[in-house]
Amino acid sequence: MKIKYELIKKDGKARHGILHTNYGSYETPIFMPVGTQATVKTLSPEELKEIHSAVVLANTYHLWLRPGEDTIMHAGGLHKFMNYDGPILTDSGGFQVFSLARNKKKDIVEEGVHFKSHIDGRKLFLTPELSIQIQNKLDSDIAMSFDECPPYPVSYEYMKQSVERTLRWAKRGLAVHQNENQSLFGIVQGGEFEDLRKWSAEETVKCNFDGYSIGGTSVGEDKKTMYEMIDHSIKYLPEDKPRYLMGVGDPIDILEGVERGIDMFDCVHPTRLARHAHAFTRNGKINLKNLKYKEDFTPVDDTCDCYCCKHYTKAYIRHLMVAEETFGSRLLSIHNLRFLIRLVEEIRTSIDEGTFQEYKNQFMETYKKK
RNA sequence: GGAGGGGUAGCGAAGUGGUCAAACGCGGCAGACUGUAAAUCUGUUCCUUCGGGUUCAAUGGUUCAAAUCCAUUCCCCUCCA
Repeated sequence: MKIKYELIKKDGKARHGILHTNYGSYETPIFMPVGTQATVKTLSPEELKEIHSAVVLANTYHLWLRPGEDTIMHAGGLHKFMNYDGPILTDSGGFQVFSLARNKKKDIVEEGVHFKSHIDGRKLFLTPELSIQIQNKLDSDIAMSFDECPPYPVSYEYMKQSVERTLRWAKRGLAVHQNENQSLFGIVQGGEFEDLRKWSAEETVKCNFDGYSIGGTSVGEDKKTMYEMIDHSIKYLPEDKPRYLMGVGDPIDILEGVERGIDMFDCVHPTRLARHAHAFTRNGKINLKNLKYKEDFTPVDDTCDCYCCKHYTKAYIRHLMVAEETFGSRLLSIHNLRFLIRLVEEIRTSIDEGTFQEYKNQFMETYKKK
């Protein structure tokens, strides 16, 4: 079946809803860990379950190159292949392809995008149709349209033709999309240009996708601009479909997103930070490699209920990170993901209670204190 | 006892008369990271009151100038006896 969004409570523009999927129903706002290569780096599916993670991302481009979509199809689909029985969302590969395309003018053509494999340098060509076909074979629950994610800033002229092409690509993807068990999301682009965001959103909505994402954010713009990009997009999106802010996963940005009506977030931030020895705490981000934690025998965040915080100290994790033991990365990945998942859990409660704004203000005050 | 090689910043290792406070790597200390080309990348790492001061095993010497040349001493390694 296709996913279904059920709105259960609003507080201002903030929404508490339920996402009904092939693999269970999950409350939104939701934070979705990223597992690019069919694994959330360093974590097992059991560990994901333990922190109440639900939807996980995988990446079309990476799995297309390795091991190949046919291999995953022969394995019985992504869920079976990676032993994950929760919902899986596949990103289209657009984000990767555009960072790999050397010459924007020459490599990005109407038909698709020319680029070179980051593994062996061979020439590849990805099209909207191919991206959708690969995602069909991967058998994810949610597929993403193949879009162009331009850097920041680009000229109005460039953004205009890019947005128009992204829309044509969305329609081409829709036309070849065949998997009845897979939902397909459209993506709103348009950079910081209000009229392009409006146009992109309205035209994308006309295609009647199963959900809508806001793309092209957190690509180097300042925070204020990013929030405006959301504002300029979201007001044209229908209430009865989920709204997904792609690639955003800073605690503050999640709060700002929810405040504007976003339901879904994904980000590499928590897991990458973890591998680089950083941890989210209620008092801001900390670097566990810092000397000051050498003999700090307290948990990373004493308000946290995760496995890492319940059993291990900063001093021990610092030791692991300094000694380059992978268990440190794993513990911090568990913690950082749980931190964001707990954040959205508390957000949902506050929406139910009509106190989202207070919750946000209070969280931000403590978080910024550091 | 004989022959040879070597001692350079916390460690390893370049440098063999001036452009050397001394490449590079590691280690140390910090910073960055937002649809994962990222368990990665960047900065910094003798002391300093930022004028300068003190370094290349030690001491003495040659020179306008020495980590670099000479003498002596101490230590390490290899081979032969």
